[in-house]
Amino acid sequence: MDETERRQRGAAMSSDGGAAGKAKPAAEKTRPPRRRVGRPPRRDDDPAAERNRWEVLRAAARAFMQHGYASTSIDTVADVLGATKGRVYYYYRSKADLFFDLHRVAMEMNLDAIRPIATGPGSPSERLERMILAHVKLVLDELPLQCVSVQGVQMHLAGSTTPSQRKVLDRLIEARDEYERHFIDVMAEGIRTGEFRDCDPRTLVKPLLGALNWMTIWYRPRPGDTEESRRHIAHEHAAFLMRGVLA
Amino acid sequence: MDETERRQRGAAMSSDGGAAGKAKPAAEKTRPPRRRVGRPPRRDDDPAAERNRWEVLRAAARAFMQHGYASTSIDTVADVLGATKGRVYYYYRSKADLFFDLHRVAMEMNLDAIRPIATGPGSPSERLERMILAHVKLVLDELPLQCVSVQGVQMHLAGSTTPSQRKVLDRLIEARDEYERHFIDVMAEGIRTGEFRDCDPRTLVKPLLGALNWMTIWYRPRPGDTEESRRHIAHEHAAFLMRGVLA
DNA sequence: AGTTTTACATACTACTGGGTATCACAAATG
DNA sequence: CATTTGTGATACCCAGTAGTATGTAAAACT
Repeated sequence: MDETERRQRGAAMSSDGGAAGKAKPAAEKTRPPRRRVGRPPRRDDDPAAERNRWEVLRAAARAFMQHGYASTSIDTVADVLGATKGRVYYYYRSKADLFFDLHRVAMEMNLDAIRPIATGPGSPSERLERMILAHVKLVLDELPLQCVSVQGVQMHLAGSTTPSQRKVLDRLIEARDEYERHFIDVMAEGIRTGEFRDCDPRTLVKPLLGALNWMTIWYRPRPGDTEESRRHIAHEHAAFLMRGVLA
Repeated sequence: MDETERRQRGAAMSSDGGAAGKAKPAAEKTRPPRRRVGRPPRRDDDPAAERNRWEVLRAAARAFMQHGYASTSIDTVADVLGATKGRVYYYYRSKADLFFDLHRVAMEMNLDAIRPIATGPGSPSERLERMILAHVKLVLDELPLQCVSVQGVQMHLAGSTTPSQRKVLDRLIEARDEYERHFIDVMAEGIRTGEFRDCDPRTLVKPLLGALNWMTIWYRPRPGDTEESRRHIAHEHAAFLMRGVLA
């Protein structure tokens, strides 16, 4: 009887590189002035359809970053999009689904950046430093996504989800655990080789990643900051955190 | 620091006597469970009144910790209290007021713990370590309050407040800035004395406090944790963060 | 051309949740 | 005992918001 079965989901949507800046229409206060509706898309797995989906995600990420998940209405997301709710609900069944997909994309991006370093060549200290720098770069380059990712962690504790959503959320937390484990493993290896002092990696991974995740709280890109200031932040963080574990 | 001096809503009560104008449909009262309410309070500055106020605050802190500010309804706070909205609104004019007062209490507690150490005797490294340990202890002992405090920082960025509330919030952020400055000052002093390596305290205070504040995200007291496990956490954090700045 | 599908926009519903007005009751007070 | 005062419960209002139902122009298909 229901049969409504929307055609969302599917689409692996691994980290799309470009996605193009897409300057936003600067908040129409009065009325979404009759945007010309999309022409290009053709089929479901069409790359253009993927791009439209991606635009919704980006807008949602910016909105969630600014107001937080709970305080962001779908209408706000649509405003950032320069569209209406219809467009959002065309791609996502619910607000939670939207958030989860966003979280998934963020986690995939993070894992894709960290995994090859963690399991690749080099001494533990070299690898750990590269992992830290990679994470900082992720935050600086993809701030909205990383903010959502951090909010997802907080949301996990507040078990405010339906059982079906809970399953999806658990998968995401699993990915986050893998992320943590990469850091723990490299730290443990460094302790064995004697590069790192004798400490408890399982405990120390919390302040280490916490210090990095905290960037999503205080850092906001400002017109004044240059490539140099970003590297300053990255290197200060890396030096600070590396010394915490080095022998 | 002026005292709390709230006592809002002077019960002006338009001079009208009863008049019985409204004439409700006389719904059955159904004998509510009639909780035996406490009877002690007498006067406005009565310590018992303060205690009732404090109970509301504690309940709100627990609720905000669990669900976050935006997702916590006043009814939820009342539930945690084992009461109804009436009790909450008797002491606080609005949800925001409640949150701000909570934040204020938390910040006072933090400053009272940190300030004497920062401005007291001892070498910079000794003091910094004691400050870190004190902060960890605060989080472990007063988790709900510290969670609210961290949420307040996040809320500050999302300027989602009315101008009048904004003023109050700014005062709180000022207190937080003082808190940060104590850490920065001690770090700068340690650099001058040569105890700490040459680094940028204004940048490093972010990951340092971030690592500590992150505890409010991941740490939740569990039946299994003992005094020993808490000291383990505290010392691992302190060792990790101290090495980040030591020469 | 006519039909179907895509990709949204618009209008609407149902409900949640902040805030208020009013009532009820115990203790203090006279 | 009657009145006042602190305390809180109940009932209600209304704005905002998640989600739905339907409309619709353009593109795609036949």
